[in-house]
Amino acid sequence: MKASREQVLENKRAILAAAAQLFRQRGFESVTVADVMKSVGLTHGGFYGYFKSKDDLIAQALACMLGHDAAPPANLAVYAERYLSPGRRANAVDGCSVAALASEALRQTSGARSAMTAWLKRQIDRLSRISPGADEAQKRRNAIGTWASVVGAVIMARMSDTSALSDEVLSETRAWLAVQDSRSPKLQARTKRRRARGIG
Amino acid sequence: MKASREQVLENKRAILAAAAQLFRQRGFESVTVADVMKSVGLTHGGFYGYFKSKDDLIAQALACMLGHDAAPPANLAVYAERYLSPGRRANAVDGCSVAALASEALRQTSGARSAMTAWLKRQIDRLSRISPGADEAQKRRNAIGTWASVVGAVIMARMSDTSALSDEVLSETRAWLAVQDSRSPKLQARTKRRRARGIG
DNA sequence: TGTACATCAGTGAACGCGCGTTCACTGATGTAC
DNA sequence: TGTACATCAGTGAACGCGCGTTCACTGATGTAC
Repeated sequence: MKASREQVLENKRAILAAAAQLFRQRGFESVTVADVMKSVGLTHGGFYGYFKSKDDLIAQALACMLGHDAAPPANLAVYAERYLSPGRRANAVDGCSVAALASEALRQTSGARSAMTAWLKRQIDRLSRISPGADEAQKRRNAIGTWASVVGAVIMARMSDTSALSDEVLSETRAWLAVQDSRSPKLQARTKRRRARGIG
Repeated sequence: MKASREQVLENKRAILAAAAQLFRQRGFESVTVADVMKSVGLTHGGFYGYFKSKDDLIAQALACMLGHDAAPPANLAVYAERYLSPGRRANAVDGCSVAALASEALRQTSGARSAMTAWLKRQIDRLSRISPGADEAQKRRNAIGTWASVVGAVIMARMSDTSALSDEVLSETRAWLAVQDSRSPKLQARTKRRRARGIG
């Protein structure tokens, strides 16, 4: 019955990984503690040796998911394209945790919320670094705008039960971003001036 | 105990409205049938005179929410600005149902899913009509891309528990869209050609 | 290295609670004369 | 218009079920000699 010390570490890792996957597939509420434990070959009673409560598991699994986000490539446009590929929509398993859990995560305990806020900050900073733009502010703006489109597009693509509509949302957003991306810094500066004069 | 025929119609309307509001605030699963009935001054037992089941209520409430979306103004940019105003983030009560329920709604019964798909189709068509662009395809692309950004930005703004970050996401996305919006059709056409040649 | 013992990871029955749903009942509404 | 009756919207107790959580117990692991 007792497991070795390495087994314990491996079990905790496995439980978090299984929970992350199940949560992405089915949401926080409809996945039970027993479901998670069963999927790693244990019984529900042992759960409380690893976590204080289900809420604790949710917070840790969420932090784990958001932490394991793949490092972005050197180019913001490439990153966006990767997220908008049709394959990504199909399975919530590997997909972006935010798109799969966004609205539900907002209603979790503060541990879960602060994990999301921290991740959002990190994500914006990271994307700003690989974003095009004349100065820091413009890079950051591009990062935020592009990331917002990507997240929104993935969510809308998942909403539809018609795959044709899903694919259209993804590919059109991809094309739309490509146009946006190709806009020259000169035009951006001109727009900035126009907006400052209250025209935009 | 018995209610008049007008009262019955009014009750059904009130139940749907109350359910819509509660669902947006707290999600589908954590709102109980008793909660909904109590909020219109009735008891839970009477619920099944109005709806076949809780799932039935969810599907009807969702359809009701998505149907009551305000008519868009004549200009896509104005519509986007309205959605990205800081006031909208604060309260999920009046906010966009999609942003509040997106990920949860995906896991509901097929009735709920098809209501969302139908709405998404309608929304894209409506926005295409007020979207800038040289031809139909370009208008549609602008509509999809802009709408994706708006939805993504609202969701991210709600994610953060720091209001400074929320406001930044909203206002930067707004500014980013304004730049995008001012891009000339000429540039868009050039980009289209470049992409066709496989450069983009 | 081998043996005796303490530890504690994991088990599975049990508990309490909340929720969706049902149902016998009540009394106001609507109807027929 | 009044009166007697049928209807049925709404009530609230009760049921069944599933889930989070607890706990006495088990037996493999780790330790001390």
